[in-house]
This record gives sequence, structure tokens and C-alpha cells, in this order.
Amino acid sequence: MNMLETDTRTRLIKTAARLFREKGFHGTGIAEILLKSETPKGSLYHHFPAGKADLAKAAASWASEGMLEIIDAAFEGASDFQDGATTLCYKLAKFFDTAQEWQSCPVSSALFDGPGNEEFRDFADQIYTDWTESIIRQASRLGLETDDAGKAAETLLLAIQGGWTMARAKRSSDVLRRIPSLLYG
Amino acid sequence: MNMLETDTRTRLIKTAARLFREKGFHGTGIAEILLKSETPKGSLYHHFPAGKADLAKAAASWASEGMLEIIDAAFEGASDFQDGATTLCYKLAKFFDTAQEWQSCPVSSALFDGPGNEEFRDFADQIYTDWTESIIRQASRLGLETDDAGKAAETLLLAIQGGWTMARAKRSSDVLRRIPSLLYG
DNA sequence: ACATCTCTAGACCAATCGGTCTAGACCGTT
DNA sequence: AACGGTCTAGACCGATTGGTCTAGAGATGT
Repeated sequence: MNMLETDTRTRLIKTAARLFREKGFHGTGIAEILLKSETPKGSLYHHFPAGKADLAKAAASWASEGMLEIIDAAFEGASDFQDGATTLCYKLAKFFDTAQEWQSCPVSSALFDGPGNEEFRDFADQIYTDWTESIIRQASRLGLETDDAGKAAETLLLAIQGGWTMARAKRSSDVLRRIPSLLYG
Repeated sequence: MNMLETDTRTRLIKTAARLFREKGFHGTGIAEILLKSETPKGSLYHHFPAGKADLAKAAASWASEGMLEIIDAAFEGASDFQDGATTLCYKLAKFFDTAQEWQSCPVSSALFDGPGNEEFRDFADQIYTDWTESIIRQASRLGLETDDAGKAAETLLLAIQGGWTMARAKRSSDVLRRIPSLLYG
């Protein structure tokens, strides 16, 4: 197996993920992905035979992995759930700020804006479920009862999703940083 | 002034708003808007000289008016803020269910997915600010202190935004109905 | 009746869309 | 050296995109 295969493949995924986040699925053209990632068209359709849709799912999966890592990192050294949740919000705010373009949720941009079929919705649903379960696991680990853990995780995730949208409109991550005080203050 | 002018214009706005909600700005073609609204192309560019972008702003504005009405209606007969907030969530869940296609937030679909310029972001920001202020007004009316009203309104709006996204992924309005119990339970 | 206005109607256009296809570069294996 | 597989490279394609333009229908004012 050629090492370059992986390189080209991940380069495509990362570039596509970034562009989808910034301009949405339909708002991003194949040509632009190829240009920004300096990849010829043939390579794209070699690695992703189904084309743009394939690429969108790969990009969303990749972004989801990153989110799961951020969640774990945030809760790792936390003394309690609210502590971890606060760190998570701050980490996400920081991530939001690193991008020059005000970006949307990587999952919704790649999957909702994309082809409106059931498969894509299922895919998005699965990713959000993964996130929820990951947070629930952390909540349980930090001492919350099963019911409370589920509620706390869902509330946090709702606020983060909403906060991300608001942050995009306001072009400021302040909303994300305010979440802990809104929920637990 | 011709009566038909208004008819064609609003027909375009409503159709565009629906399609943008379902498939996003870039995902919706002019041709489809014209087909579904049974409007010739010339009429569109007569009423909206700047074309699709103009139409998106008009559609978002129109949808925002609707949202403001729903907010007022929900809080009108409310005994306290939480009561009104609960009614609002249920009303929105009901609205979510009426559409056959699982739709996204009318504002974000028309304005975020759209052209990535500052003007559109400002427009979206203004609409969200309008919503927030409307809820704050209701909170104050129902006895909350200024600081508490602002916090309560922002929290509610974040949860609704996030809940709407989740509802779309899960193709179920249950999340929206769970919000009151998550926030106030 | 005529002129003027608003609005409808759709042919038409260049540009871009996502996707296919062929050619060959570069590899390890034999 | 010759082969077979992986991957790059980009010319090329029909379809669709948003938008322009001309023609005329229809109402109104004089």
C-alpha cells in the first residue's frame, strides 16, 4: 500500500471538512475542494468512488472523531460534571475562534445541507448519539445517577448546538463561553 | 398597484422559505422555486431584482415574523415564564411536525448556507436578537428581574436552536418537547 | 383611443456543476 | 526486463446553475 494514498485521502477529507463547515455541502464545489487540497480529480474518485456524498460522510466522521477527543480531554481531569462541561465549552469556543471563517457544525453542514435522503440523516443521528453517549459516560463516571447523567448530557449538548449557531451569527464565541453560567450559574 | 403583485411576491417568499428550510440555500435551485410556486422567471426578477439573495432575505424575514408571533402567542396566557416557555416548546414541536420534510431553522438555512458575506451574517444576527429581545420582554412582563430575564431568554433560545437541530437529525420533535423538563425539571 | 405603467412569460446565455474516462506515472513482484 | 496493481493527472461531458433580455399582456390615467 502506498503511503501517499493515505496522505491524499486525509488531505481531501480535511479540506472538504473545512470547506463544508464554512460554506455547506452544496455551497462547496468539487473544483474548489480539489484546488484547495491540490489534488487532481482522478484521485478524488479513486479514493471516494461515490464522489461528493462519500466525501461528506468521511468528513463528518473525521470531524466527529475530533469532537469525541475534545469531549474526553475536557472531562479527563474534571472534578465533577459541571467542571468538565465548563472546560468543554471553553475548548469549543477556542476551537471556534481558531478558524478564520465563521463555521457551522461539521456534522450538520456536511449531512443536513447534503442530499436529503434517509441514509444521511441516519448518519447524522448516529454521530449525535455517539456524542451524547460519550458525555453520559463521563457524567456517570463523575458520580451522576443514570437519569441525571442522561438529562445533563442532553441539556449540555443542546446548549452547545444552539450556542454554536448563535456564535456563528454573532461571529463571536462568547455565547459558548456563557453556557456554563447559563446552565449551572 | 396590482393585487397580483403582492400575491406573486408572497407566493415566491413562502415557497422559497419552505424549500430553503428543507434543502438549504445552495441546495435549492431557482428553477425549483419557480416550478413549485408556478411563477415565471421574469416575475421573480421583477420583484427581487437581486435574485436569489434578495429572496433569501425576504424569506428569512417572513419566517422571523412567524416566529415572533408564535413567541407572543405562547407567552400570552402564561402564568409565569416557565409556563410560557413550555408552551413555546410545544408549539414549535407541533410546527416541526406539520412539515412533511424534516426542516432546519428558516433563518440559518437561508442565511448561513447562503453567500458568506457580512451582510447576511448581520441579517441573521439581527433576527436572533429580535427573538431574544422578544422573549426577554415576556420574561420581564412575567416578573423576572432584568438579569434573570436575559439569562432565561438566552438559555431557552439556545436550547430551542440546539433542539431543532437534534430534532432534524432524529426526525422527531420529541427533543423539543423534552426541553422544559431539561431546563426546569 | 392612446400612452404608460406594472408585471408576466420564457427563450437564451455563459459559467459552473458533479461525474466519467483514458493515459500514464510509479510502485513492488517475478 | 516485463508485468500488474495502485494512484495521479486532467481532458472532456451533459446537465444544471443563476441571471439577462426582449416581447407582450393587462390595467390605469388622460
